[in-house]
Amino acid sequence: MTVRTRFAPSPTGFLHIGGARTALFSWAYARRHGGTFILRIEDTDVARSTPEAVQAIIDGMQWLGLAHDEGPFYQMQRMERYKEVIAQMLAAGTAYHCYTSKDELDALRAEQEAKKEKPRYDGRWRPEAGKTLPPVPAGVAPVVRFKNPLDGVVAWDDQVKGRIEFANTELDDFIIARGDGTPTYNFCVVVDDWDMGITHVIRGDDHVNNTPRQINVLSALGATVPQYAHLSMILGDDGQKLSKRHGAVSVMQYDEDGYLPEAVLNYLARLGWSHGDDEVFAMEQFVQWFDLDHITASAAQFNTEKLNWLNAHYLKLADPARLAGEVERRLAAQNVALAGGPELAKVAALYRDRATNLNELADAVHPFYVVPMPSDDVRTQHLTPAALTALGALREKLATCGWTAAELGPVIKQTAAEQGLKMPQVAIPLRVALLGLPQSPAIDAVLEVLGRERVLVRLDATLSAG
RNA sequence: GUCCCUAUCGUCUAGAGGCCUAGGACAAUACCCUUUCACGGUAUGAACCGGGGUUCGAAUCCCCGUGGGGACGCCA
Repeated sequence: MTVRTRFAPSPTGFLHIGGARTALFSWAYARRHGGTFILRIEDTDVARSTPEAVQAIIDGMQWLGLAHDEGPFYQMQRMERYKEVIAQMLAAGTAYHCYTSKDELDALRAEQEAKKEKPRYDGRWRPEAGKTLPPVPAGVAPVVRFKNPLDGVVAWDDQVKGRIEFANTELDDFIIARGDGTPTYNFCVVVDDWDMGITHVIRGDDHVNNTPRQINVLSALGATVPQYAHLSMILGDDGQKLSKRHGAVSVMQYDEDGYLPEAVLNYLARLGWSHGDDEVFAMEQFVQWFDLDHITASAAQFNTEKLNWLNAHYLKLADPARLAGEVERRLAAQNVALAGGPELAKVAALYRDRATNLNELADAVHPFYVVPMPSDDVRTQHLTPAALTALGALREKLATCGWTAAELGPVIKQTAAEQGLKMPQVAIPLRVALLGLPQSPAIDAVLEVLGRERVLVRLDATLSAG
């Protein structure tokens, strides 16, 4: 059996972190088994679905590198098929028309709630042998209800949560088509999963309660019931449920915040799934390891600090040329021109071990391209008369010495010794003079990358100002 | 209210009856490295929700509580 999985978001907003993880696991499972990963857009909620949201979901998946093999399929384009199946079920007697109005339903629900009962349809229009149905009211467009079994249990072996059983008495005859003939969610999902030959349904555990209904419909249609794996939800950093109002952000926001997709992917993979003590792994490795057995059944809290750590890790590994591209994008947004400055990839390489994200990297690199203005505090603290004297002496040597870090280090050390100063007493003022900050990577490496010409210009400016 | 799911360090997790004196990672703390700040390295502290069973033996199995989450729509 070839594995076929699907990711089926409804396009009512961006792709958030929970959806991304669901997509990742579905994708990984298909890849792991040489199967097919399908993207299906569940857009039957016409009022809330938008093309922008569809695009946002596709963009998010693309950024993460989760490519689908089939689709995207749109449910709105499959209406004829759903109606066809409904007609078949009506004919077969596994579904029936119900003329109960919304008002009557509301009244029924209120009555049941008053009696502290679980609200459910009472089956008044359900045809049974020997039962007389109420007279059909004029002018009412009936809904179609599924004829759910009255007794027995629906059970499945959830690949994450283990065996789950529901008594059919807990389920009522749910609506599969509205008064206007449009099919409802639980029905569309069933027909789609069936038609698309989905073998493994990997989705959020908010769907656990839908599963017995879907299984019953599948059975009524004579369809094979797929395997189900219900993933628990991801909680926010504060332990609270993620919602549009609270904490849920688009995966694209992570791009904007300077995260690398491989870091987000690695983090997400490890959130709710484990492979022994392994923490850091590439997607290739993940796909080889991924299975449904090691998915955690309970909800997981998002931890930005761990994501940050992973991001810093992948930043250290990243190709400087790639980092240069990312940083350039960010500097351009701040109208920082790179022309006339040192080679960006080299500067990025100097700083990639020290940054947590690409925005920090961009900030760190910034003074290499825009002559910095140290604050008065920094100036008075570090550019003391003694320091300026030393910088003056150093400037003369820098005009002529060799220009590699290996050569520059000794020059600075020697100057410090000649001035009767310790290394930091020269190196720090030099940092301030060149970059406007008392901290930087190894000063000799900074000099090498900045280049003799720019170093001398900046030193002269500092010396004449001081 | 009813039904369903769930419960190991602050957080993510390992753990499938003896390998558990409960392991790893992030975070925290300390120290080391160092030319500053980082990075890095080393070390330390930190958990089996409670109560009953089952068993020679339970973090692991069962039951009952409690906490957390979800569902009960002509939403998806």
